[in-house]
Amino acid sequence: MSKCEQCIVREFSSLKALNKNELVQMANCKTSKIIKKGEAIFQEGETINGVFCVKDGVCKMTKLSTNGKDQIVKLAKKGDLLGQRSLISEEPANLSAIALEDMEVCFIPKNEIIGFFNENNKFSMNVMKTICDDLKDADDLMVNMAQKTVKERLAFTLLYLENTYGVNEDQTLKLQLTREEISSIIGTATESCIRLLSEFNKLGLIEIKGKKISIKDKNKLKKLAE
Amino acid sequence: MSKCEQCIVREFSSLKALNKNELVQMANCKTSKIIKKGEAIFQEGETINGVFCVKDGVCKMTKLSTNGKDQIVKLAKKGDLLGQRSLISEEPANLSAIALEDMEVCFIPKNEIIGFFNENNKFSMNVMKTICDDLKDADDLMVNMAQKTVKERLAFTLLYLENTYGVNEDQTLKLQLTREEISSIIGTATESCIRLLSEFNKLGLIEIKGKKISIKDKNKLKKLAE
DNA sequence: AAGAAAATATGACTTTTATCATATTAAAGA
DNA sequence: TCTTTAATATGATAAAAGTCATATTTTCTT
Repeated sequence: MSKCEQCIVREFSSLKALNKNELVQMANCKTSKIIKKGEAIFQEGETINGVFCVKDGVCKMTKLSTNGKDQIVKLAKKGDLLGQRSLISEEPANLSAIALEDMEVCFIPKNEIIGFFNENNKFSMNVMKTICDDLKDADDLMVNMAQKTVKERLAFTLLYLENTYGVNEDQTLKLQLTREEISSIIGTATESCIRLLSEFNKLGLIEIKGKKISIKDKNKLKKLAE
Repeated sequence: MSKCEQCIVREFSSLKALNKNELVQMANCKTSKIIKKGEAIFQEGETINGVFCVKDGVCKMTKLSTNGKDQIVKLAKKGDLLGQRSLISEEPANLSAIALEDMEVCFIPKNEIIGFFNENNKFSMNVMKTICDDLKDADDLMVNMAQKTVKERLAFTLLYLENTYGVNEDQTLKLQLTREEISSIIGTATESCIRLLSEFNKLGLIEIKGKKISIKDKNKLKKLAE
């Protein structure tokens, strides 16, 4: 059993507010889990009874629409806690969490978290702040979905992916998504997304080498994203 | 100065967790305000330094998109607290709050609310829960925006308006919105919204008497909303 | 390495939605 | 009440985006 006290990832999350005792206590009841690419950490509708802390890897948080298509609502990475909302609302998960890469996550049971809530004001304030951030992001994305064109949303998303997950040595986006996944972020048909990527490629805004995408003209892309 | 203790509206909000002492204390520092239809309670980008409690009337929470159009992100009514997210995140308002009817709101200063946060666990838990509800709503709406057609969103919105704000004796929706406002909820051009309303009218799903709209066939509308 | 399966790409076409123009109706101010 | 302004309505057209079909390429499996 690895010690939470020595876990660096914790420092990136709300859990950084916990003191030594609390960390030792947490280490005793948390479980560590390896999730392979494509596997679910949890599914929409499941009762999760705890919180997952992402130690490594990236996952997508998706919701199935009535039209049968999945929408990616958010991407989560190292340091993010998953399932906080469900825990506080005492409701089943509203979103599914699916690994986009091999992942390492820790599960902390509900009771444990609730305990920290009551005893550690700093911690509950941290959680509240991240949920508030999520709410702001969700509101902003909603406006984008409602008011922007697919082209604008694609440009925006490419810039977001570069900013958030960085690039490899060859300048290609570190987080490799399939065209279908990109479509699922911007809310469009896969073919439309592919077509626009080709267009961006021809315009010299990006470069496509198979699945790898690199941003060639950030400024023009920013203008396109408005 | 009216007493918060006797305010029934408080009972509909997170503030119901406050005890007698806290209510008396709040009454002493809160201010009451009348907001006329069309006026702003606050604007996107403003630092609000407190929370507004809606005593009466309905307002829209909007965000200006880069295309110059306002998107209605949420409607707020009696009992809702506005500005909670900004207060917790210590950020300017992300949304504007504009009265759709004449309103009565109370303003409770930041320090006061922060005090309750630290002293009254039930209250902060209530606030957290409403923010979590908002987050769930926002995520769900985002998926609707991304995946549903304008027609589906319009049907959905009409049903939502009936469910949430009820109907008059003549069965017309109590909350009277302009076509532009409805468009701003579903994220479409006003003309498209008007056209679809006409279509729904011709199909006998709704009845339009000038600005007044009544739902005639809820089941068919539900099917359209999927 | 070969074959199968999945992902990407592109053409042809349809549907949806936006835009612009212009009536018509309703609401508000003088 | 009249006039002016704003809101609603509808046609014509263009642009955006979706769908279906079908290559082509990449990836995975054995």
